[in-house]
Amino acid sequence: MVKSLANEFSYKDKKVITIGIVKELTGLSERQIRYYEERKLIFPERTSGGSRRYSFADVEQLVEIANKIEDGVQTYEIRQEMIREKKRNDEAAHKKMIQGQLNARFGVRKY
Amino acid sequence: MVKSLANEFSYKDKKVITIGIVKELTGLSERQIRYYEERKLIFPERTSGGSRRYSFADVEQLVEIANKIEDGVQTYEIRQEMIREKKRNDEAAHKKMIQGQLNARFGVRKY
DNA sequence: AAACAATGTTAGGTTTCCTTACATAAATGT
DNA sequence: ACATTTATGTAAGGAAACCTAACATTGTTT
Repeated sequence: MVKSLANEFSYKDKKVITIGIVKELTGLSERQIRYYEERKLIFPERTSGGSRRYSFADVEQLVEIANKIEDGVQTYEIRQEMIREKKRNDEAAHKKMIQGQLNARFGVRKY
Repeated sequence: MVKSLANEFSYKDKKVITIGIVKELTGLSERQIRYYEERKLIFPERTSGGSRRYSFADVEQLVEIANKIEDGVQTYEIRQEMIREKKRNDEAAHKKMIQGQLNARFGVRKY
């Protein structure tokens, strides 16, 4: 229970989808998709030639963004939320790592 | 236990990957990828404009094909194997369906 | 009123993809 | 042995998909 992590990563996070497909999957216009990137809400990779490549996780993220915007939330707000959320995640991950190191040094007992 | 099927389908089988990315992921040439399609070993979808779109499952399939070909197996052979395998699967699925209908009519008891 | 946000549209240019055809070495069939 | 098939490369010409930059528009903040 730990090794499965590398596998989870595989499909959902691999950046393999073109903007045209993202457009189909989300119903957003290319303009919107690129604009949300400009506002730092989404971070596609690029091919050597400069074309954007998205992951399924990105697609889901885009749908969430679109919903918030429909609810009148501005991209700036959404960005702040994302930053706060990331911080929380990083802290949780950090805590877990420290815990792991302690376990490695002093062993664990599960009752 | 059954409804999860729709989800499993999501990432692995969705046809969203262009041939250029497939080439990167597999290390095969575009020529090879198209040839294996010509030999009916792989079945990408097409966009309205005619561009091929592959799934992650297709990518894995392509890697398997490439390995067999490296081992000297011909595309014709591989195709026969695939047909045999498909038949086995269909039969298993059919059997399961019949079983399900029987269960629906006469009920099931799990001891 | 001025500035900003969100989106559409247009233009010109690159990248990526498509099919068809010809070429070839190696394997297979007869 | 000779003909055919397999597997792959490569080239040409064209179409689809993508890119950036710029200008326009309609609301919303400030």
